[in-house]
Amino acid sequence: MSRNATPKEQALTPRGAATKRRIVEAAAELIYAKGVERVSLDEVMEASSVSKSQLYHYFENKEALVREVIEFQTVRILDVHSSHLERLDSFEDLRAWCAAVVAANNLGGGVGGCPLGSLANGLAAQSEDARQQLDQSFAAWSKLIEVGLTRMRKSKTIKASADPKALAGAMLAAIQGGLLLAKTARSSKPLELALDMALSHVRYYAK
Amino acid sequence: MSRNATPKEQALTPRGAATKRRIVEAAAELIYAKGVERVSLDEVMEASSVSKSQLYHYFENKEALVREVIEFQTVRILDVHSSHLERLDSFEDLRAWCAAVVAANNLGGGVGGCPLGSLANGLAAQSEDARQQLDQSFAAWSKLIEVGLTRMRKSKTIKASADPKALAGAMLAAIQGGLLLAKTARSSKPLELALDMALSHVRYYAK
DNA sequence: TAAAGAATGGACTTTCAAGTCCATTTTCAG
DNA sequence: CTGAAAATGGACTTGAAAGTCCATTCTTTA
Repeated sequence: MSRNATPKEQALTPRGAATKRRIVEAAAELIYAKGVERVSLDEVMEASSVSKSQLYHYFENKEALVREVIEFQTVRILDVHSSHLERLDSFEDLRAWCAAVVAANNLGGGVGGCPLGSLANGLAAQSEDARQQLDQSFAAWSKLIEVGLTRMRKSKTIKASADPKALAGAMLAAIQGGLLLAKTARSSKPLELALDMALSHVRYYAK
Repeated sequence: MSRNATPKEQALTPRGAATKRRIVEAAAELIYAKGVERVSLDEVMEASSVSKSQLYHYFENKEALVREVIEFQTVRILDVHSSHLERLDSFEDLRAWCAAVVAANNLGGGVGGCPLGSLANGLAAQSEDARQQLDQSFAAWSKLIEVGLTRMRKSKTIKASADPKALAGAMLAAIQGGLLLAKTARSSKPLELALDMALSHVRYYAK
């Protein structure tokens, strides 16, 4: 899940690394706000105070930049959710995590949705490479949930018959669907409904 | 949910109406396959065997065309699901409907996802008009499910404590999230997991 | 059947975005 | 301190896409 997009196997000085990071962050923010196809490199240049040659110095092309944006968002999201899921071991933990997801969605006014979800929607049918990359991002995210649920199963919070992998996949779908509808409705209500369903689904396996 | 996009309150002859419809259908298909932003009017012209002046004769601009595409897809989807949901009155009916959703997804090779979901993802943050239109489409879709669930409640298949509206919203989220993940994974598995969860959630209210 | 209005053809303009190129400045190792 | 490599500036090219314009051809109806 890590790749160097700089043409010649990089040799970045600290300054260069900082510039590159600045570009990726600016691009990530713009893409999150407007969607991949609606962000031009000129805008990225503007937002990151960088010249066109710098862009092409650090990234082979727009696709390479997008690749790093996906990587960036993946790391960010896995990081955020890790902090909630790493110690997951009770229904209350699970509930708290879902509440945090809703709260995070409310911060941006319910706008925006999931950075990875939007990227997936815009790129899955367009670029096979991006599709696979995003598929792996989702897989990693799902795995994070799965590990938490497996812990709950080991500690007898949920039955042995529960399938953590399947449950995790369903929960992720609930998150994605909920976020998409929330973004469309400009209300976090759909997300809440979806997560309530997911919670109740896990609770069904309570021991 | 119906609007005329032709500038001067139209006066379409049968031929004109046919041409217009041809344009909308071609645009819908292209947009479904490639995403709104990646479809140019030139492609639509090509696909529908129409000249540029015809496009601008029937639609004020691209946005107006997209508006009609949304309308078109909404009607199509509501129509498809109506046939399953109109007589919904048992868990078996519900299960059959979900199976049909999965089957439909498999037909396109699991590619594509939901036409409305993709549109929503690409337009919600971009055009307030489109966002509202899509929000209404989702609301109508959800309502369709809700009506079915209400029927199940009336016939005592599910408890009176069940909230059809909330359940419908959650189910729609499951569909959307499942389709997005399925499209990214090129597998209908995530959709199946999501729908199993949704079914189990409703079944929880079995009487 | 002869306007009038609908339908169509397609060239043209304008704008914008991706990507190329070369010159200049900065940094760092020997 | 000096040359090489990294970093940066920004003009330029090319192509594509939205939208404009005007001429021409059908269709309908009075």
